[in-house]
Amino acid sequence: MSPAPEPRKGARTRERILDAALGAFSEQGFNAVSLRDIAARAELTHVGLLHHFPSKEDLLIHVLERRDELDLAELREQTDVLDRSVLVWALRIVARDTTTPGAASLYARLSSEAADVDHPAHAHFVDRYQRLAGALATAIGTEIAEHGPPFPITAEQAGRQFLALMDGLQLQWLLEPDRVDMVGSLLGYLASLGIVIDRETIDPVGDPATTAGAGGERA
Amino acid sequence: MSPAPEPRKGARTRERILDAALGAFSEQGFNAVSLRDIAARAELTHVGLLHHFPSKEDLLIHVLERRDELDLAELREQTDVLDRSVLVWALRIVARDTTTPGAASLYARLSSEAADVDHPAHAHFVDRYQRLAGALATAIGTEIAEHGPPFPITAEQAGRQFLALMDGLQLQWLLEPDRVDMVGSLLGYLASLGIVIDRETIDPVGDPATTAGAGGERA
DNA sequence: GTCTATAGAAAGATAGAC
DNA sequence: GTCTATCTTTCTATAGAC
Repeated sequence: MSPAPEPRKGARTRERILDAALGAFSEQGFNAVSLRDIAARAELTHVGLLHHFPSKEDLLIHVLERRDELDLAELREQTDVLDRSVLVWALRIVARDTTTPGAASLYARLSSEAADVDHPAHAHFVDRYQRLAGALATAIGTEIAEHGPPFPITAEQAGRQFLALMDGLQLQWLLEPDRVDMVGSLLGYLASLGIVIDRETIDPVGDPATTAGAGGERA
Repeated sequence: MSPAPEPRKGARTRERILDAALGAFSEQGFNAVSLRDIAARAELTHVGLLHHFPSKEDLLIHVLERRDELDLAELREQTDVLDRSVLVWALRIVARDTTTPGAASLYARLSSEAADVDHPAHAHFVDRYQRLAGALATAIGTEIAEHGPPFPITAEQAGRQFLALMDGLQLQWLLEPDRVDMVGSLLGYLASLGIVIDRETIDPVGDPATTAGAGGERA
């Protein structure tokens, strides 16, 4: 008879719990954090927490959804031309994470944990990677259409980048094995530096399993 | 009086345990795996396992050391010219992991878990990243010295690469915050595609904390 | 070197009072 | 909506027999 239109106390408690869970998962990972840890941060008992989120998995899903909603809200506030703004937005997310280490490690940890198909956040991360990769490809494609690439880069920078590509591609490949050709992509990156290595040197058999999928047709 | 020169039975059991632990950690991560799981794979009880490795942490350290030893042994078997062989070797490791999903996820999972300074494998991963990044930079530098870069790349490939760089650089930055400039490196990558974005667009304040370190002097 | 038995701590979740 | 109390399971690790 009285569902008040004002934000109730319960909603604020939910927010407090989500903040606490975001911080705890970020610092220690999903498995290592207990409901009691999170509840203590939010200043209630773990039973009180379970009243709002009936299970630990349910809490995780809501933390991830909230985080993506906040990031997407930032994207929509951008007033630049659409395509390039996706790139600017992604870079700003990275820059922001630099100042908040806890939030930054959430995806680094959870996205690797979620490679397991039985992990409660597996579907979330698969979907997220697909949408992000698509948006970035569209934006970069638009840019490339206008001018060709000349560029300077240091060996230090290239080394770090190559290593990051190895780790990042591995994560993508674990989530979507058929859509990522790690070797092909790394060879393409080296080719962009003028370093040409024949694929047969790496993959002597020409294994069809490692040759399939987008993101790695040899250049 | 009789320390036999022949490999004893205990040594073979140790190997069986290390194999089992590698597989289990790879598939489920360090925290999610119990000593009983590993012991069951190695066909003994968890108490028998603790006779060989006095704690779970001790077991993890030995698993990582063994894995790196095997990879380095492969490197030493390569007969190519030294510098380029580092690149070929790294690519072959990636290619091999493609055929053995379990082994591939070990580092994806553990390297993100190990970002925590209190994690038993933290020092191991910090050291590993430093050595790898150095070797790769040397090899790429040698290549670059010979010819300049022209290259083709698809937008799909570039999108996946950019995303992998985001994830991979984040991991490096979590391990060595002072040595990785994520935004700078990503801007450098985009510049290599002919996409020039001013750093001030991303990082309006010119924050010295996000500008420091190698791997990201702006191109 | 491997076992059974068990200690001791902590986890996720439920029952029911207020 | 939040609590205390408790159940059930699972964990790492130890004690001591063989």
